[in-house]
Amino acid sequence: MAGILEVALREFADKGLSGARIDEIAAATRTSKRMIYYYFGSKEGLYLAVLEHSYREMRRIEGELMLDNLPPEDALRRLVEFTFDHHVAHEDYIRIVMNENIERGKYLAQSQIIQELNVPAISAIGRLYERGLAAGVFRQGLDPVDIHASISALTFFNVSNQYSFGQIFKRDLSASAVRALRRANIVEMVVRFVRR
Amino acid sequence: MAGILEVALREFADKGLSGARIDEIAAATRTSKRMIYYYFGSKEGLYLAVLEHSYREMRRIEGELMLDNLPPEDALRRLVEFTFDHHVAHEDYIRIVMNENIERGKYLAQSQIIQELNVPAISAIGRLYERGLAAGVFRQGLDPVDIHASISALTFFNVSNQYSFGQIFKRDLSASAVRALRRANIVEMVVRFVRR
DNA sequence: TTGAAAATGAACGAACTGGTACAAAGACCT
DNA sequence: AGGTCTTTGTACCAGTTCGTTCATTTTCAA
Repeated sequence: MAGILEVALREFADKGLSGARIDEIAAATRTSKRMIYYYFGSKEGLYLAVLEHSYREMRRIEGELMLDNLPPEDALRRLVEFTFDHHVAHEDYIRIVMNENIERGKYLAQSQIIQELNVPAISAIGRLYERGLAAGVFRQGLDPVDIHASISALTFFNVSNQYSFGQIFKRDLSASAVRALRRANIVEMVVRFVRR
Repeated sequence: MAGILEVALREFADKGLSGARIDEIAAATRTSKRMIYYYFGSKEGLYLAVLEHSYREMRRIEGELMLDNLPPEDALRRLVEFTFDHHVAHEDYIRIVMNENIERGKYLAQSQIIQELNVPAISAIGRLYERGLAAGVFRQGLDPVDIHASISALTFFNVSNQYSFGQIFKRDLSASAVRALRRANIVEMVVRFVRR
């Protein structure tokens, strides 16, 4: 049954909710279509389960990051780098979130589980920001959620829009040299925004 | 026939390529499904036409921005604000691009027309950046395409991920106060990145 | 006027797709 | 052993959806 979720994640991430095919998922699993309906009830039920699983996994990994014994600016750099690498490494998650936004958050709204999940990144930013203020290295009046929005935007887009961007600017965003440069610039951008 | 394109844009932006229904588009047009196939050949043909039309329109509007007689930093601010407002006002375009990235740029790759379109934003950034360097207000070694990537990422995400972000952080990104703050912060972020 | 090419309407079909009916086999408790 | 609940396999169905067939009308140049 865990196998079904993995296969379904790949299929939904690959083709989106409406593009995904239950028969395809069933064929790629060791079990049958009958089982998918037995466990998840419907295509939408399966999609929701995949969405919840993805979010929970993402939050779990976020929570593992230890920043509290690093100087504030180093901690921020580390957080951005980590988020960047993490998004690059989990394209399936990015694509599920993209799809969910195509659906205008319809399934996210249905999921109590996801709504109740706390976001470790926000408290991490909150703590390191306070430390940075106390040390006099960060400027005042910034909002952790807003900082998080900027970090997410820059790192998410780097993966989500890699195909259109690559196509238009003839630049392969998955090439390691290009990626390293982009990563350094994103880190620099966030740090400069927060610094006094 | 221009009417078909507009209706199709709405439908594809709303539901994505696989979620869109030719019959729905036909029903919303003054003409018939027969006509869609007569003009565009297939669902994919129509989608490609919509994609090309969207990109061309986007580039045309970009080109109208006049920045050359503003001081460099003001010009940059203006460009970011313009891009932000523009993305907010054209959610359909954002959604078509999202969808095209779900498709991994498959149709973009097929379109010679889009590939040959030049991107006015890049040359605009190039010019204002050179002026900023000459005036000594911008730092050296930056790449216009990279600056554009950051501006796009921040402003695109603000629209594309508004539903998931809003859902998770209980924040309505379309509320005007929230939006104004976000806009100001994005401008500040880009300016601080470029400034000496 | 005429004739060819462009544009249009209505109905239909074949393939696909989410979901189910029916039956049977395991698992587990007493 | 008997009975009940969970799990599973096969075949099938009804609705949908892209695309087409066939016939007709309109346009427009010569």
